[in-house]
Amino acid sequence: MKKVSIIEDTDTCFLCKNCLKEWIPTILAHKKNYKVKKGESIFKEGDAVKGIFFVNSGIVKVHKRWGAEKELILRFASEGMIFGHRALGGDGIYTISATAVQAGIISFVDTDFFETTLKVNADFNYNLLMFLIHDLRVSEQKTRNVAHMPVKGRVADALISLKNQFGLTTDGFINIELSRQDLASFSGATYETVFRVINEMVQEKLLKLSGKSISIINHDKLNKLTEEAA
Amino acid sequence: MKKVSIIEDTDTCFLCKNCLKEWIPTILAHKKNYKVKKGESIFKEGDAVKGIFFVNSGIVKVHKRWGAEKELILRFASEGMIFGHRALGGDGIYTISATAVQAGIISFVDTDFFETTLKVNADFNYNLLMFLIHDLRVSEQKTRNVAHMPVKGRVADALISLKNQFGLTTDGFINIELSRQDLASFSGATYETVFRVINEMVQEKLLKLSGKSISIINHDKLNKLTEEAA
DNA sequence: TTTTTTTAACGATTTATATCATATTTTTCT
DNA sequence: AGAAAAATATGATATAAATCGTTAAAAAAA
Repeated sequence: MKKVSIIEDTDTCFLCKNCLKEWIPTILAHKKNYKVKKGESIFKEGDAVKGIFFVNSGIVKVHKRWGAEKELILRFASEGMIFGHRALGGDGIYTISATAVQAGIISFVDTDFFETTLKVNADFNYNLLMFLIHDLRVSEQKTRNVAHMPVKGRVADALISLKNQFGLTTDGFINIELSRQDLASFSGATYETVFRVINEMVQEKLLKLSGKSISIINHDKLNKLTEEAA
Repeated sequence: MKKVSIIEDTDTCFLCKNCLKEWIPTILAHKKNYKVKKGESIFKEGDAVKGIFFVNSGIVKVHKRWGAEKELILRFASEGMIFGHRALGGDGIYTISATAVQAGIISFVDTDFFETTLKVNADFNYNLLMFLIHDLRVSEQKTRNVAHMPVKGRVADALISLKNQFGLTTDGFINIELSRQDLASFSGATYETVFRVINEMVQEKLLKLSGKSISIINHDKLNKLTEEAA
């Protein structure tokens, strides 16, 4: 993780967007920017919490391990999104990891400065609150899905939410390059099972593949898979 | 759900505790109290959101359905805790249900008043933020557990967290009366599987039963079940 | 109290999904 | 460019946990 100087874009930065105009110079003075490579770790479960991160460009996965092998991707943070904030008010140890899945630039502010920002900017506090409530709803939905929805439904759900977050390329593919292993981890299943399920979906003409890229052909049927018990 | 008048205890109420002293009379003027019976529904997934609830006494389960039969209990709200707040800033429809598992009294304030309270009380806003971050950590932990931890570990985890939240009775049993079905829903598994797993644990002298009540005998071994892959 | 309903107990069977094994292709590194 | 490593593809097998089926016990309602 290499520190870099960039021309700040105060429109995409989560902090700048939500704070008082008068506070922005202070933010810029405190913010550090880092370049991350694909696959590079930003922090790991168990590391000491030093501050809060924001995605400037690229994509970061927020994930959690179980044992040595199994991991679950909780969410992807993309341009403008905050991450690492779940560590606030905790015991100062990350309970999750963050790793770049697409190279980019991330910003960092230390915990003290972040807490000051919260106190000085009531609106930011309120917006962050709403953001967290949304996160919480998504998280609880995911918990339920993993608990009761079959893998096929979870993969369908994962693909739909990836499409919603990252949009489509000009030729209609979901605009994120994700390894099958990451897609499996995001769906909360093993690589092999996800592989099989995706094959089924291609057979059933719900999806189209092109290398790693996936295109949703039959959105309705995919949606139905995420609804009630089959 | 019957409206009742109670003598307000401004120390247990989540709102009163975290707001400015000057704001308390306003809160008391807006707060409505309801008596709920065991098993009574407070709100259901799909209902319109009208406001935010607090537990005055009793225990409320926050749960989510999947299909007709399966449910997952996300958490239990006990004395002083807020619930229903995940609906803020959403589309005005509850994505979860809340049901009393132990009779008690719950308080309610409407959304408008709650949002005003947030704006008027910066500290409350900050405390709620910290509370939500904690909720989020717990929720993500649960998601990972349901995804990768075997049922036995999840039941162990459920029992430990129930013990932490509700404490012990004088004779050492976890101080909550929960149906086996609710324990199963909280663990994210079926009744039968949880039943078998609990039997195993009794055999292995990790637990002791007395009717519905459960006592943890070997806390260390139970804890180990929640750690790495067996 | 008696009846009805709900919750609990527990064995048998099935099924979804993980695990294992191995070949092949693609990416990354030197 | 060539070697090493990682990611992908796919079948066979194992197993955890769900589903089904039935009986028994406890609560709740009449």
